[in-house]
Amino acid sequence: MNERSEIIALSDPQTEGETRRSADSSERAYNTIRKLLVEFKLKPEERINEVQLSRSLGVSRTPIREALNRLASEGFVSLTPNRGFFVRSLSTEGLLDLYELRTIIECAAFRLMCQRAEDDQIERLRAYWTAIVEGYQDHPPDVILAEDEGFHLLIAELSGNPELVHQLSSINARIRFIRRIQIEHRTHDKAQVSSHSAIVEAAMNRDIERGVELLRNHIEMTVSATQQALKDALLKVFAPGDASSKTRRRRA
Amino acid sequence: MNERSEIIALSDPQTEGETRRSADSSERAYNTIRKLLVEFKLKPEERINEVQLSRSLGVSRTPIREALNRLASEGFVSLTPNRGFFVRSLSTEGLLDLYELRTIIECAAFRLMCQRAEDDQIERLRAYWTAIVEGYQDHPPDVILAEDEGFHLLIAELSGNPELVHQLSSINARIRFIRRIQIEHRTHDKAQVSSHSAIVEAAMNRDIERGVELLRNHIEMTVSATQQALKDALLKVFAPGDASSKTRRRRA
DNA sequence: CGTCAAGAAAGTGTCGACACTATTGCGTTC
DNA sequence: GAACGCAATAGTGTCGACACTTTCTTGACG
Repeated sequence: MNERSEIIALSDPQTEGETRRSADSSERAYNTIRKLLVEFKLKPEERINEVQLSRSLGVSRTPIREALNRLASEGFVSLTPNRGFFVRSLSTEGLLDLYELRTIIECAAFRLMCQRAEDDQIERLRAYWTAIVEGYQDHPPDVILAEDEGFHLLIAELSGNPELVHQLSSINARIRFIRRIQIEHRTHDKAQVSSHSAIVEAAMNRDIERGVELLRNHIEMTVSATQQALKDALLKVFAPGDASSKTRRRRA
Repeated sequence: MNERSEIIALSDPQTEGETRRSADSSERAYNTIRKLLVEFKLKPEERINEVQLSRSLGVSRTPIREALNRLASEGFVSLTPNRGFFVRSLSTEGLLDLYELRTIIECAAFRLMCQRAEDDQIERLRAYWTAIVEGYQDHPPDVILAEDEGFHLLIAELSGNPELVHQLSSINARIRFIRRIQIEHRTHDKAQVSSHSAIVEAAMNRDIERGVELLRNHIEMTVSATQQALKDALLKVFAPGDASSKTRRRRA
């Protein structure tokens, strides 16, 4: 029984018993597949079988392919002509590059925010943070992650440049899987909290240099933990006993 | 005869008379449609008719849709559920945001290049520029544009971060249409040339601050010209007599 | 005359099928 | 027994068709 017969329900289960095709299964396929990627249900370097996926999700291959194309331009998967889609690899360098890009975007966003945002907008940032800071460390990992991303996204929004928001969202999605693992480790929660508070303070003082410095440290701090998290991720993904030789190929 | 019956040949015309479907028409559709967008054959805000396009390109709707999905995640077009794809609007703010993002990426790339690149890599940059500087101003606009993009992309490559290359490529593609118009105006060729030379020099001296400053000016210089270019673009696109009221909608 | 509604037309979203390509397994040859 | 090639299988790329949604047209009603 090689056929993986488990049915992965689409995020939004269709409430109707009728077969009538209703809404936008392409969008749902996108969300579902992205989740599979984030959660390592689809493993790095693995070839994605469209037919199998379409059976699992209960839709035809068309919406699957549309979703995969989107995911390809976002960097989640890659497309090799006539061979299909492959899950993005889980290389350390790739991740570090992504973190570096994130730092660049965030620092620039902070700078622009300080230069452009009105006081009441900065106040929104402060309010956002104080609203969640209380129970921050006690929240479940997913919530912490969402709150953290929300904080940084808000800075991007306050920069006044929607492109920055878009870029940051995209980057966040791609590093989310590893961040979640990091957060589960609970390595430096306290440092995170004080970082955020300090960033808010710098924003209120419009102190660009300090804010940029804080952000840089804030992100680089997590980068150091990424190395360890990656090892754990690899262990978690290629379960013990799973001879990963199938995916271990020569690399140019 | 409302049906626009002109056949737009795909970039790579099929040499065989036989109808047999050969290679990757999705990729070709992507390139062709992107060119149509860049050249304003498809006008801003316009709704894209998939059937019409597929007839023009001589392929079915499937590869058209795949191409459009890719173009959507790259920001060339937008997708409204059940209504289809629309050409990205030609708003000034949007373009300025993009230029701003470009400045951010490029300055960061320069910084990283100075910190990381070997001397012989910097030499490659110098060589690239000296190789093209001679006839630079006499080249046709498309060539100038390609050479300029190549120069900046090379800096991104030398930063050692492939993500920066990818981002910059994507940005370039999106602002290419307006840059081409700018270049056709031939406003400040000489300034461009000397900018590039100065940037190379700063790179060889590993003078980050100077290089960043040069880049910032270099790009912002073109931004000022963008305003004018945009007006021209609008005129060019919505030909005289074409009552553009159809596309002129209220904006929030 | 303008407004609105119902029907017609146009267009998108998804499907199943088929052509072509890559991969796997098997038999042949040395 | 190993390397090679060939057939069988699995999988992607594209197509034409159809269901559903939006948009346009037309005609009734105020």
